[in-house]
Amino acid sequence: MKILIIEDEVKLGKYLKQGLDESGFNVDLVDNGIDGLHQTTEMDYDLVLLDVMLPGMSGWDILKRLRLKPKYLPVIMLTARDDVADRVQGLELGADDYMSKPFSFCELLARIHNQLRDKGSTHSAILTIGDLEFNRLKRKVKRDGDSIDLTAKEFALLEFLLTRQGQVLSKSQIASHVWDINFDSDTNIIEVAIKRLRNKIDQGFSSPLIHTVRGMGYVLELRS
Amino acid sequence: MKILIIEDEVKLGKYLKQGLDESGFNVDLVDNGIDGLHQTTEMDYDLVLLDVMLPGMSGWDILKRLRLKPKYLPVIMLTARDDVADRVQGLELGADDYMSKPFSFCELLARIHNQLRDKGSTHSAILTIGDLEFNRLKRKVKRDGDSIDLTAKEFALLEFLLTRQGQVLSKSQIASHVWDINFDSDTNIIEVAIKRLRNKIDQGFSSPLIHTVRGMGYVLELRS
DNA sequence: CCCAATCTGTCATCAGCATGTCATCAAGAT
DNA sequence: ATCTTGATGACATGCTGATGACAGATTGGG
Repeated sequence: MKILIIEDEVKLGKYLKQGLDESGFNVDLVDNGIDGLHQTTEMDYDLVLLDVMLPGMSGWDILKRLRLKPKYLPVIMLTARDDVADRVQGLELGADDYMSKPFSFCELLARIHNQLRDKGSTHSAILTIGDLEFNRLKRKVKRDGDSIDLTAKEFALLEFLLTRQGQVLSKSQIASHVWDINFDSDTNIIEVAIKRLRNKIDQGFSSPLIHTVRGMGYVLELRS
Repeated sequence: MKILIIEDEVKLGKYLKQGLDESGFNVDLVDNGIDGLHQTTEMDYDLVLLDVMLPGMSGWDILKRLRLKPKYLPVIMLTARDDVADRVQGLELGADDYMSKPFSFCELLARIHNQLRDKGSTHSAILTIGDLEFNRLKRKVKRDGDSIDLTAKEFALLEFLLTRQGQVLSKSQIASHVWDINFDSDTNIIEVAIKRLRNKIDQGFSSPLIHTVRGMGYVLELRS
């Protein structure tokens, strides 16, 4: 679940990023509109948090540009004060929601979940495949009823595989969604991470869920 | 335990907020119906205190709107005089209880506890996990029969963990619920608070209840 | 109103683990 | 058979959380 934050106040930006990271999102932070727009063309985000007051290109300009693109991207605007005129303008330009600073993190989370809730089954709290159960809210994983402890990276990787089960995912796709890196063939971190995940979820089961597709990547699926 | 107060008399509102804060609730205060309704959609409250006489949108209108929502939220109405017609109308519209001004704070507390007591396990007066017993009304905690003294913050933290037992809670979530702060990575207050709570409830027991989930947060649960 | 005790948050330091690197091995593809 | 791609185990290290000491704030008693 990738989120882009476009916010020039460094401290607020970092705070938001950290909080959302901890809440299980994959967050990128940029401090100006140009980079922000650029990022949305480079990466596949699920949501944008957009500050209205930005140096250079204003939040409104960015929102307009975003709405010209073919893919619809939910946008939550952040504004310094609770100005009704701002709110109206934002909604007219196609913002999906609106937060007035200062706001509680809790409220922000609620609004983000609100936006993402309707995006289909892949956003529901519990994902399953076979006898594997993955609870996003509780951040817990069970296989065949036994609960399994995963680290943060393992959890993010499994979530990515699970929301795209049956699809073969290339290492580049995995790298960009789970690690936020341009996949670099010098590293074998993905193989290592897959191995560690397999040790925890496929170890000792006759029918593994993670399958290697040589030359292409990995798939999570049931095979009989 | 989050309460929303919708009250336009500033002095009364502040008084109520302070009193309930001191009684261990987490209280938000708004002075008009629009903001009030808005808040209920954004945050997850356990109860609403609603003034009947409000500028703009009346308390009745707000109550009607609240009752159209899927989630049931207990509402206690506050009214200026003890008017039987008012009371009947309130109960017909779905208010759960009713206070006539002036009222004693003590009575209000009793009615709030009354509402929260019956609302299912997370709202019952006594919460338990393993041999830990947590009494909301008496504000007492026991483990294995021995009573434990907790400070206000420790109590609030334990309550939050307990009402979400089994769920991994990020530091941002904990910060916004228990401290009402924008979680700032410069502080390690949460680690410190967890440590102090552990000293009191997990000290000397072979099976701890509070568990660290590295990179994600903390969980309260029984582990075999 | 003042003093003492306790609560609450800050800070510096420490320990342990998660994550990434690397070298080597195994297995498919051609 | 050889080359390429992925698997695997060992290792290094940086980061996260734990911890103890300290200080300001708050509370309660005299």
